[in-house]
Amino acid sequence: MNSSRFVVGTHIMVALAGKALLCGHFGMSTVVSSDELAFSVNTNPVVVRRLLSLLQKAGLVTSKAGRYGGTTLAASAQSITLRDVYEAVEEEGLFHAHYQGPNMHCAIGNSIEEILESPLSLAEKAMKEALSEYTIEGLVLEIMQIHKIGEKIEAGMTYEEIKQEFDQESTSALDKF
Amino acid sequence: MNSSRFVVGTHIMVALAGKALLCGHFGMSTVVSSDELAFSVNTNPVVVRRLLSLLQKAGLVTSKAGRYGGTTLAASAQSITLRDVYEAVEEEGLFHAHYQGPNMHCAIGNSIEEILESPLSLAEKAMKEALSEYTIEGLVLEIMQIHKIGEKIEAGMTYEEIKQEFDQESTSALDKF
DNA sequence: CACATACGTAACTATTAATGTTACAATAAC
DNA sequence: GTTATTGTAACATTAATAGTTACGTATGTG
Repeated sequence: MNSSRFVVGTHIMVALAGKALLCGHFGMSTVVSSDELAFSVNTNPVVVRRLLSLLQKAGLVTSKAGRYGGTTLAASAQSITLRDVYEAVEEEGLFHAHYQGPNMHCAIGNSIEEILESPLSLAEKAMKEALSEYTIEGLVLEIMQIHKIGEKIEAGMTYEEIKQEFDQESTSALDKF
Repeated sequence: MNSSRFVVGTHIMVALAGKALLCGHFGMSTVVSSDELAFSVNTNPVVVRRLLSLLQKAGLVTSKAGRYGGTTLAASAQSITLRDVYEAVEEEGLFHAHYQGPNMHCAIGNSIEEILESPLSLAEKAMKEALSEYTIEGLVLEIMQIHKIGEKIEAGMTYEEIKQEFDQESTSALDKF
């Protein structure tokens, strides 16, 4: 796995879930545009849309074109695990075989793929099972704790006030959460 | 992981262990050259030597330059697991973070790496633990069973006779096991 | 010692994958 | 009809992998 798609895809999912939780609480729109996501991820909106396309094919998000369009989660953050995100955005097959294939006229070469099948698939399965222990909701709650967002809501702060605290160091006018 | 280094590295280790087991039984040299390994793997000897260099740094094999030089296992095949091979030849860090880094002026961006550290390291650990269940010896025994090499030894066949059975379809004069 | 064989590694090429970017058609709200 | 947004094609850039050639170094054999 040489890509950052899984980490970026997870970032996107957490951002969508965070927006849903916070803006949902204030009765505001929970739709997020690829521009906003690209700002948070620090990349190009097209890169985000490509990932959203994969996440959409996996049924994890719903996107809508046109004015006031954007993306929302297609299921509850509680029901989506890191395994779902991984499988949505990463290629099949964690381990790659020989580029040119082994020499089949060799006792080792003609059996190596057969005997490695089980170890490699079990190792990949173990990794995915570890990822399935983490939900998007769990990650969002961690972030809310780090930034004490629950306390701010309890204290009666408005959405704008909460958001402003993250805008202070930034010069951009884009929405950050 | 976009490389085939782990699969090829394992192929090499199994070939070395197979040579040690079979030639050891007949009192013959158990040293294997990078040319022989490259033949089995179906690649260039330099590619093999680069992998052997990594395996050597990890203490898994011993190489010797000069005439009648080559490589042998540095430990018993029973004591070497696929995890050892994986760690010897693959890069650190199964999961890659954002290329340009997330936007730190964002509530999600500035925490995403922190909250992903635990899930990602646990997933990688789970994968490695699955690999550690398999020894090089176990894989060699599987191959010997597939080719009924134990039975051939029991039946009194010589090394040359056993080897010849794998040479039949091949046109090369190189040693294949 | 001279020779033959093999490792170790640098240097270069070719191929592939990932990311970033520009551009634009299609879509949808207002 | 205007504006904002997705979806995707096309292309450029960068990095990693694998393959190859070349050559210095090491070492057993005669």
